[in-house]
Amino acid sequence: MKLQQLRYVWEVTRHQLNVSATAQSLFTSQPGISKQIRLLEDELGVEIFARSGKHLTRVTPAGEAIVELAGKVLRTVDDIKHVAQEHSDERRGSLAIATTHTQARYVLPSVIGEFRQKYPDVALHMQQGTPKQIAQMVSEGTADFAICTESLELFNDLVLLPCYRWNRCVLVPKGHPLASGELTLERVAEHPLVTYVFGFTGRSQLDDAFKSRDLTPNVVLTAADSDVIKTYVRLGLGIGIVAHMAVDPVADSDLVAVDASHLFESSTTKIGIRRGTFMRTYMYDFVKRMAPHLDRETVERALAAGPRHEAELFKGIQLPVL
Amino acid sequence: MKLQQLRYVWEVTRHQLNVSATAQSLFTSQPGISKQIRLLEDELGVEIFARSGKHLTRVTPAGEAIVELAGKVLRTVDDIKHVAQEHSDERRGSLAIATTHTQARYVLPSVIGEFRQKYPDVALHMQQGTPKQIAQMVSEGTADFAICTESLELFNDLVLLPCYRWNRCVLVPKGHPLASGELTLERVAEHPLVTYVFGFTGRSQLDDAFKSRDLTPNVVLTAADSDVIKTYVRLGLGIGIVAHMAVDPVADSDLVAVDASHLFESSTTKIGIRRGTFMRTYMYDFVKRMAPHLDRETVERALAAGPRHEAELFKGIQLPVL
DNA sequence: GCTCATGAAGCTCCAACAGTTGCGCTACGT
DNA sequence: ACGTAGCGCAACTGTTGGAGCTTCATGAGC
Repeated sequence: MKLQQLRYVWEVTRHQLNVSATAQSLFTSQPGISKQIRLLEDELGVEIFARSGKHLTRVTPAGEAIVELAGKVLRTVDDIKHVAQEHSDERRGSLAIATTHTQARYVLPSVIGEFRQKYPDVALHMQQGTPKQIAQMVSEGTADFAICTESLELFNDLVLLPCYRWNRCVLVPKGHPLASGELTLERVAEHPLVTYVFGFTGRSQLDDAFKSRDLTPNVVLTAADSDVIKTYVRLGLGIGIVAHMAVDPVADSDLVAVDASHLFESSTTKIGIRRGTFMRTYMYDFVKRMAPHLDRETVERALAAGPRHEAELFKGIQLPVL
Repeated sequence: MKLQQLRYVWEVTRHQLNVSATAQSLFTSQPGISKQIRLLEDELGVEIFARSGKHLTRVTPAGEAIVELAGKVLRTVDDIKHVAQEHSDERRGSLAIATTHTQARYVLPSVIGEFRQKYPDVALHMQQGTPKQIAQMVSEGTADFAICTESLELFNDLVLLPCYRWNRCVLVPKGHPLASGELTLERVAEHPLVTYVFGFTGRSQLDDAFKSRDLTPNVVLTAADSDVIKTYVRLGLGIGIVAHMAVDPVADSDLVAVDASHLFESSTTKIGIRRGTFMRTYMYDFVKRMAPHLDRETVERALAAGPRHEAELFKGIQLPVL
């Protein structure tokens, strides 16, 4: 058994069983991969992939387990590399952050700014995606941190570190009736809404609030990012409901943001990290800059905790509210 | 990075940094190992071993972490092999049991007898050792099961499955004053004792009992195994205190066994398994034969639980008493 | 302080093998 | 029926892991 073989098996499954595509992405030839996979199957005495004729059609039950374990091996190998780099060059390395638009655009810039200053030799990679994609990336080892509000709970192998809570506000053009007077759910529900698509940036809390009052909001447009929402609010399509931190006092001075924290349950943004991975020093530092209460010791304890048990660590902690 | 390199690094540390000895045990040449380790160090950019001249003297701090992760990789690779074998040939494989004399001699024979009958193609390996050695073996992946009463708690990466409780009895020659009348700690303490060495077969419970009554027993001989203890009881060296299950009604009919369960706290024998390892079907079967309450589902839950959390699973369970 | 035993590293050679290229074959969509 | 995407096969090649021998460093014994 060779690491290369495990890598091939893992990558092929990640490329929908397309060997040629996998070969391209790994800068090697298709027969090489096929051969190695065959060799591995011969050595193990099990088919990892089921074939119909010359095509890989699906992963066998044995293959499922093997692929998963192969992933574990590859991630551990990555850990070894990280450990080595940590000891050879404390300040050099790379950090892959997977996050949503809202975080990338409104929250992370300041953190990343400071971080870059302190660690100029750490290569930063930022990937955007839906919360589910983000969580998947970290779970697979493609990214180090998943930073978002939703869906992280779905992945058992992620440790969730709560960073801060945030509330929503209603965004209206100047002179809009909602710009003054007391804001109630009922009044909000009277207007056409522009807000996040489901599965994004705490959308579920929003739906829950209306539902609990038996109101059906008139959502005319949903978007995955706050800037798009603002654009359509400006066009007069409806009123926007966005995260509080997504409102820029200067750039958005043509709009009025009305605090809606009393209408909707606050949401919590978390960092998701794969359980058991080795963390570089600068990674701890990054987390600490995101949320001061997440010091190295706390994070280490959370990473070492069993599935779901890290939640207990944060029971008593008062999160900052943005 | 190659699996071979990780294997070499791991094995060299397990051979007290003696490369030549490692080479012999792996049936390869010393330069080959040296070369591969060098290559790995070059690739990682870190020294794994500190050298003075041409001798490996110790493991560097970076090396410590790398060796540990290498071990993790190798164990996962073993898991892959196990998974493959499970799917290719359900009934063939191997099972390595590390245990103490008392278990091997008095408890396991019946279990292993049945097991062999059902799985004739599973190669059984039994290794004896002190509880600490036993636990270490399983922790390192040299053995699958650690079966004993003490020391297993010391290893965080072992899941402990309680099998049964057992009590002690006092073993005396026929006609000995203790053979009749009520048995009390005070009376026991009046006689010279022959029992287990410290760290073996629940020796600590024994000491605790005397201590709590402010008695100092006169231990004249300690042994790691019950048969040795019996031999010296027969010689008249003193009275024996042994595990109840270590008394054979037929073979030991020349001695009198007086139940001492009211004098000493009962002990619990456990199976220790490395957390997160893949278990073959026959392994679950073996565990179930050892302790009927440990069915597959329970064991799976325990294996998946976080460090120390598996204990909760067994809180309410009434263990059989031997 | 000299000698010898132990054990690691350097070097060269060879065999095994991973990967490449070119070609043929199969499955599937139109 | 035909074209294309995608896999397997075979011959070839460059690389490399390991064997064997030599050299060098260390430490114990006298």
